[in-house]
Formats: sequence, structure tokens, C-alpha cells
Amino acid sequence: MTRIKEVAALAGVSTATVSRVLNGKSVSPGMESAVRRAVAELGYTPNRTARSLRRQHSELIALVLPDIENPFFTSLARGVEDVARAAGLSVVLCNTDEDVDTQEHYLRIADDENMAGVILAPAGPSALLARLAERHRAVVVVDRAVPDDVDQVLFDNVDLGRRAAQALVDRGHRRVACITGPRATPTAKARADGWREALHEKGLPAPDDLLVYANYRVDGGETAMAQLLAAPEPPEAVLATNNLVGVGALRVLAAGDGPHAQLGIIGDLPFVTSPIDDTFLLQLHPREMGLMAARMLVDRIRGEAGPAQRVIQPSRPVMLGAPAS
Amino acid sequence: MTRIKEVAALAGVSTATVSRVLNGKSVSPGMESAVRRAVAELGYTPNRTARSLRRQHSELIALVLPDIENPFFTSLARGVEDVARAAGLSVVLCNTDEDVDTQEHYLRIADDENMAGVILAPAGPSALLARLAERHRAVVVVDRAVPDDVDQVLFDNVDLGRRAAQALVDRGHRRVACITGPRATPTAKARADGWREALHEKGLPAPDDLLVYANYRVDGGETAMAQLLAAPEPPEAVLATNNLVGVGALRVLAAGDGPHAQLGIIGDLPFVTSPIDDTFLLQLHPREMGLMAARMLVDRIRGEAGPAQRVIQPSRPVMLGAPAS
DNA sequence: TTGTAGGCGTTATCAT
DNA sequence: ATGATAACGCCTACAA
Repeated sequence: MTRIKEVAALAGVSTATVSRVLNGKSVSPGMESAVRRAVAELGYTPNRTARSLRRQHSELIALVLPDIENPFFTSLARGVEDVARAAGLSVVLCNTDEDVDTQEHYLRIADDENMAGVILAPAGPSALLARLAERHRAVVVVDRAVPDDVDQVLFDNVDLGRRAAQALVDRGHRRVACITGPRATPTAKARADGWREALHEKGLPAPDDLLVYANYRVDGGETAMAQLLAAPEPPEAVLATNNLVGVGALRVLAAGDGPHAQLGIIGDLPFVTSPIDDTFLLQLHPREMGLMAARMLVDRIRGEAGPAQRVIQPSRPVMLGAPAS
Repeated sequence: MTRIKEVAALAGVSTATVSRVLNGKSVSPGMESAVRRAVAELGYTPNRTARSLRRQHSELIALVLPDIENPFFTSLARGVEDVARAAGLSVVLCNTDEDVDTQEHYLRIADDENMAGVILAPAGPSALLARLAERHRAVVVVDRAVPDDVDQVLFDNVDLGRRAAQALVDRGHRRVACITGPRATPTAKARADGWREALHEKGLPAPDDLLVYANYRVDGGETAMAQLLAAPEPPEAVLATNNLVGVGALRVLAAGDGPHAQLGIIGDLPFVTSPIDDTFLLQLHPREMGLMAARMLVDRIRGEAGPAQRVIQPSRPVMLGAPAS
């Protein structure tokens, strides 16, 4: 454990001078080189705990995610890292496992560790978030909106649902079902609302039996898809409103022992193995979302940001495989 | 920002008493309740930076991973979290992106932030790791062996390769190919060595054209599998030595426009969509590996661990779908 | 049991 | 430009 004091002693200067060299303040060339030599010789790096305590902020940012196993979020994380590292900040990831208590726990840690900022993909409402923002801590929320007055990078979820459903209708389908997440999940509800609006705009019915509230994971998609296909009058097309239920739905179709249906999925599928013919994808570009969120956070940390803003992230429609026969 | 001083003032005691209450030292009941009331009223939580500086260690552990987008590692992370959280430690994840410089960067942060311990899945050799261990920092290495004298939780990679290849040979195949990672990746090489040994033990040849060194990701698996199947004499079976190249290989097979081959994969496939008939899986249970590593780390942090040990993690063979026709 | 005070390692202020 | 020193917030001897 080498301390600044030892560096100072070896270089024959005061600790203040060492500190100045390390922080790029003006120091005479002779002393500077002596200090740098001593630093190199001892392999000294400043103790970040002491530095954070003194400066009242560290060079860490916390990226607090609800589900580290969802490729959407890991891809978002990569985007955040790229921007943050380039700005001299290090990213630590915290997994809330969709649990609000765990979320509060990690937000509090970020605060108590004097981290420079937090990017949060909320698992649910947070009391701490507002407090952090009030104290002028840098905070950016991604993916799921919160009522607080903080920077947010979001999708227009109703629009996503509408456009995805429209794409399916435009391919000639009249019975278009929707698999979405739990009623209590706002993005799931919004995307389903978009689906409903699209059908109505096209003059099509959107009966309750065409809308399935599944758990928002792979097994939820499987169950829901199986249920839809087993109905007396199965849908001609199915919209899966996130990547995981999309994987589940795709699995059921790929098993191939039931009626077919055209699939639309909101999100991306990094690890699919089946040939996905005849599937409509509305890609979300989570990495870009991470890049944007990190840029906003860096600006805020540097004090270059104005009032809190909400940015809507674009999405991209892609048709995979052969057109519907 | 509420400080211990304010709590002390509100409770009418000294800061020392507040600190004692917070850390479970003996305090008279009257004072204790007064302190607890004040803490609750102010919503006080101790500043972890100051605490870490004073105690010389924080309650954070760093989980340093080479690829946050690989489900193997996210699953491992979940295991680590479960044990660590139960032990009162919080986990922060750091992504090295398979880059040794980034790895050293995060290891240094873990050290300079006085973190309680580090679990590292190495991207390559680390000079800092040995220094951390020497300074009696808690360190556990997972998945990829390092020469240093630290706790390690590993697979027997040669054995994995051997058993997986044996399983394919035992199903009657004589031309069994192998897709593995880059020559410079020790686990990739070891698993390929196991494959070679198995073939030799069965009296089968293991010619160079049956062994493909791919990049260890999905696209590497695709390219390698396509190459193998396009050969004049395509293999009857193919061993993919990790989950990602397994996905790539499976994709090529599922596309179905070439000759077929039976597939063996070392690892798990959380997001596959195709029906995987006729595939041999040697499952690795990364979550269990994370549980074990975290338990060892906690023991070491608590000073309850003896000399550094290496634990070999078991794997499980599974045959999916119908037997080879 | 409780309070006082020193120190963890760094940075920043204030003299020089 | 440089050095001595206070302060960041907390914990823990030591004293009472």
C-alpha cells in the first residue's frame, strides 16, 4: 500500500505538490519530472476512497439495471460503457432483479459511495431518485419513464405497439393477437394500447381473447403463444411486445406442431437459432440508447446540461425472410 | 446530505454513540432508541466513502467479467449476487470486454476503492491480481485458470472436451469435428485437446481439417460450421466447445440448406428458438459456479479461509430430442 | 456506558 | 510555485 506521503518523500517534495502533479495543476518542470519518476517507481495510484471523500464525488457511475440476463440491457450497458470510459468514468453495473427494494439499495449505495452519477432502468417507483436529483446528483433514467423531473431516454411505447401492429395488418392479416407483459408494467401496457389503437384505426376488432398478459420472459411468451394457437379460432398474426416473449413465441412456432401464425416482435434477438422467415422485427437499438443516456449523464456531471429533458429513441422496422405467402 | 453529527445533535448524544448504535456495539436502551428515532427521522445512512476510508474496506465486491453479453457470465453473476447479498455484500459488475488493460483498470479501481473483494473471470494474465492477493485482499478467480496462488473455481476443460467428444463417438459417429476458440485462449485449446484425446482413445483419427479455430462468438461458430459442412467430406458430428459457437453452429444447421451433422455443445443455450433435436449438451451450470465462487470469497473476507484452493466445477451431460436416426 | 479526539489519504486553502 | 495544514465523514482507541 503506497501512499502519497511516500511518493512525496521519494521525490523530495510535499504531498501537495504530488497531488498537483497528479491533477494537472501547474508545477515547475523539475519537480514534475521528479514526482512522475517517484510515482512510476512506486507504482503509486491515488486511493480513490480518500479522493472521493475529499472531492465529494468519485469517478464511478452506477448503471442500475432490472435484469442483467436480458440481452437488451447488456447491450445497453455496452453503449453506456463506451461513452463513459471515453469520458474518463468507470461504469459499475448493479442488478436489481426487478425488485424495487434492491433498486433502492443500489441507488443508496451510489449516493453513499459518492458516485458521480447514476443511470437507472427502473424496476418500479423510486423515492430516492427524486432526492438524488434534488441534491444535484447526475441522474439519467432509461427505458421506462418515471414521473420525476430528471433526464430520461425512452421509447414511445404506444407508437411502438401501433407501428408493429400496423405492419402486421398491412401484410393482410385481420386477426392480429398481442402478447404483452403484466398489466402492472407500464411499457407492456403502453405497447398493448398501441396495438389496440392500430387495429381500431384499421377498422379491425381487438377483442380481449387476442390480448394475452404474460410474464415478460421467455416462458411467458411460450405459454401465451401456445394458448393463442390452441384457441378455436387462432390468430393469423401475433405481436410479441418484447424480445424475451418474442423468443418464447418463436420457439413455439419453430416446434412446428401447431397452426402457423406470422410473428411481429418489438426488440432484437441476438441468440435465435431458427431461421426466422416471415417475421417482422421492430428493432430497438439498446446500444444507441445507452450511448445517448451516457452522453446526457456526462454532460450533467460536467455541469453542461440545462433543464431535465426527455429524449425519445427511434426504432427500426425490419422484415425478415420471405413475405407472407 | 445528513451527517452523523446531525443525528447525534437531534438525539442529544455524541457521534460516537450514534456510530455504536449503527454498528451494533453495546449502548444503553434509552440512548439506542433515541438514536434510532433520530436516524429514522432524518433518513440517515452513513457515508460509505468515509466509512471505507476509516475501516480500510468497503462492503462492495467487484465481479470483473470479460463479456457481459455472454449469458454464461450473466448467469454466473446471478449466482454471485445471491450469495453476496445474503452475506451483506453488494456486487458491482465490471465488463472488461476481453481486454487485459481494461481488466487491470477495474482491478485497480477495486483496490483503490477499498473493495472487500474481487471475483475475476480473467481476460488474460494480470499483474495486479498477485499484488492484491499478497496484500491479503480477498480474491477468487473463476472459469479460466491463472498461475497465481489464489482461490479458483474452474472446469476441467480437457475433461469437458473429452467427455463431449466421447458422447458423440458413442452415438456411432466416426468423423467428429471440433469448433473451438482461438489458439491463444487456454480453455479453447484445452477443450480441443480433450476432443483429440477422446478420438485417439477410441482409435479414431483427429486430422487437422476436423479442428477449426474460430473466434469464440456466434459468428465464429457460423463461419466454422459452414466451412465444415462445405468440405468435400463433411463430418458426421461436430463438437462446439462453447455456448456462443454452439449457437452459431445450430443456426447453420437450422438453416437446413446443407448436409446435416449431429451437434455437441459444451455450455447452455438460454435463448435458442429452434427445436434442438439430436443435440448433445454438456451443461456447465454457471450459476453454481458463481455461488461457489461467492461462498469462497465471503469465507476469505471473513478470514475463515485457509490456503488458496482450486475447485473443479462439475458439468452435466444431456441428450436433447430424438436419438440419431 | 459515554464522550473526546485522532486519524484513515487526499485535496484545497492559505500563507510564504 | 511551493509547503503546511485543515477538512471531507466516519470509527475507535482512550479517558472519564
